[in-house]
Amino acid sequence: MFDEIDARSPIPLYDQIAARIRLAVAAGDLEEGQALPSVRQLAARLRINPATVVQAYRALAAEGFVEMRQGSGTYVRGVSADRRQRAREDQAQRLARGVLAEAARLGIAGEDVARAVQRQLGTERR
Amino acid sequence: MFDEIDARSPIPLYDQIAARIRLAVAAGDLEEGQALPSVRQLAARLRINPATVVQAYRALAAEGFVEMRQGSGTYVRGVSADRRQRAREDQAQRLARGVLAEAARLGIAGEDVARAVQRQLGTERR
DNA sequence: CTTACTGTATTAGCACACTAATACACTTGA
DNA sequence: TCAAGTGTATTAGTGTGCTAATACAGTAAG
Repeated sequence: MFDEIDARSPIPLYDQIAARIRLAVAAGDLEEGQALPSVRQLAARLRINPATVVQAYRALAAEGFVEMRQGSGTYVRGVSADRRQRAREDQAQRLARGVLAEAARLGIAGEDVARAVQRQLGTERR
Repeated sequence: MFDEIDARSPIPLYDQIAARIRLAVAAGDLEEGQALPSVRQLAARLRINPATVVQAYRALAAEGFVEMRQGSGTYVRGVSADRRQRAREDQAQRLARGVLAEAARLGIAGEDVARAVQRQLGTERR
């Protein structure tokens, strides 16, 4: 699950780790109550510093995906399906707001962006 | 036109400057062949370093918005309407690709993003 | 209780992007 | 020709985010 973590990527390590786990939780590969590897275990496995793993776990905890219990471990947090959907929509809204702001900065109409997104979705399925 | 440039903004100065000019060109406020302020003039007016203005102009030149002529000045470049539209669509595609990649990292479906963009566009017109 | 594991907190090193400083080369017009 | 304006190039300073190092504090099981 963590095989594709790459220290030379421009994407921060903690971000890559968090992304992996987010996807695993979203896909149901990690179930409620299940323990994640300890920060030291995962750090050793990836040959990186424990603090970096902590940063990833902390981000996930802030998003409500996991719960960190001092002295015990980090566990997948159960959330109802509709609440999870709600969170996804909020995130999507934030992303949309960001990309539209960026487009405005570049002098590009929101409609052009919307069209481009639709087009990307279309070509992706081929 | 450059009144809203803010050194304390998280957005880089050169980026803010370039954005202003891009919008002015796109809106037709700056016409073909028209000279922009010299790098020193604009730098003095904004109380920043000339090299920062250069960075903004260079970005615009790379995008084909302006042309820099050593010893002479920086001039708005004329581009045909359809070529400009083409450039806008390319930019939009790049933005779409980026936001969808980000969404994937977060475990969010592209459809959710598309819906969020549509919704933003709707609420913006009220 | 003690041991061996958990997460927590603080500090430091490092890289990279942004901005500034300074010297250079070209153009224009008197 | 030359003076005063233009953009060009290289180098240096600065701030911020990422990663690492190290010491601290809680939990759980023998």
